[in-house]
Amino acid sequence: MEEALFNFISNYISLSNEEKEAILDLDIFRQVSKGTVLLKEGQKSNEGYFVLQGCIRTYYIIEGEEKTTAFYTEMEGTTPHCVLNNKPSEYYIAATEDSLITISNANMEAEIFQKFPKFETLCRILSEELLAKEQINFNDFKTSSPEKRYINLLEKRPDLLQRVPQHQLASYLGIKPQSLSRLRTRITKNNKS
Amino acid sequence: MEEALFNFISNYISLSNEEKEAILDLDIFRQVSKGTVLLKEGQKSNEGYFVLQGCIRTYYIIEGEEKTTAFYTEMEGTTPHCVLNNKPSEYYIAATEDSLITISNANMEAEIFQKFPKFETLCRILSEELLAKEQINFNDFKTSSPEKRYINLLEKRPDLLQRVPQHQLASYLGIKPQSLSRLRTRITKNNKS
DNA sequence: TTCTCTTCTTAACTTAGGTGAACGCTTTTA
DNA sequence: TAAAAGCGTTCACCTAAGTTAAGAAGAGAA
Repeated sequence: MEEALFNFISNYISLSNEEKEAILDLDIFRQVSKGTVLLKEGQKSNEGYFVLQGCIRTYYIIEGEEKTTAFYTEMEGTTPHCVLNNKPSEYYIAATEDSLITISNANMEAEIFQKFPKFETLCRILSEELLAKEQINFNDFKTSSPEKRYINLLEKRPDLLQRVPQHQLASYLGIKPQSLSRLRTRITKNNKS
Repeated sequence: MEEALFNFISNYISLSNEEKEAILDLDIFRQVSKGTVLLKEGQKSNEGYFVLQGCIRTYYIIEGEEKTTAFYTEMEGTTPHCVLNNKPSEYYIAATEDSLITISNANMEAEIFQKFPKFETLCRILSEELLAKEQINFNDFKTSSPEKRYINLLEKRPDLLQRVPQHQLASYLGIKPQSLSRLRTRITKNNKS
């Protein structure tokens, strides 16, 4: 399974065996089961998460309602905001499936950047790339109606529709579960007629 | 004016005079006047923009309509998506005010990272920070109604309401200009009664 | 099994944003 | 200077999402 990570990294930089060892030595691989909460609102943390297998999500609880804002699946990951600003987290992170993830932390990063500057290059590229993706996602969201967003999702991440509960998907699309349900019947009816 | 940039950078790393010189030698400072289009849809580019004074925005033209998705003001900046994926740009970037900005390019970056690895650290930190901010913005947007978004904007970036045309603000909030206008009168009426 | 909790769906009603059109006002352009 | 274009606002009507409530299906626990 660690191979998946090295494969992913090899898209960006090449790793010597020594460097691979250094990563394995960090002991960052964790198996988490469905429903496990990795980060809670109000909690401070300096951990970053990267999904090798499975799915995790971030969500807020606003006026008693869960609002899912992101899903991370294979070869995706996130460093929570609270790690960067060192304030209590405003949101939760939990596994929506049994998952294999890496959990890294800020100190460990500093150390390895020193030993292998190459890793800093990797992290810079990854976060620039992520930033660009995030901006495109945001742009798409802003410039689309809920219905278009759903259709977009059908095209771009069809797996999510299968592996994730509808009510989580709904808030991810910025609407209520009832509206998502209605929207889906509206679309299938129109396609038939 | 260059001082503003060095001040900003000093929040993250300290620069020697030699390093400051290296930046100045890059000759990246540009004065652009209101309306100047920096990047067009369909165009390839490897330039990044950073605002020292003024305001630039990114916008799409979708079915003949401008959709503004971001504003960048003092000490904010962006590397367009097309620079990172090396494909034609999907959106425009233009100055909404007479502005003083830096225009850097990818080659120049590679060169300076080599000479001064410190700059790569700076760029990694900046883009991680930006990514986190972008995610928070996205989360706020997803979990709010247009009205709440407007009220949020009133609190967080009141300057924008003053310096930017209403119709650009409207699409930035994900609604039509007419709706923004209605929404504003609704809010002020409710506050009075 | 039975009970409970969660998830998803449907329905009726309300509300807010979209649409198309019109009107002043300002800015640009001819 | 006159005409045109752009911008912000208002209105009436339409449409889709929010709200509240109810019920069916499935999962998990006692």
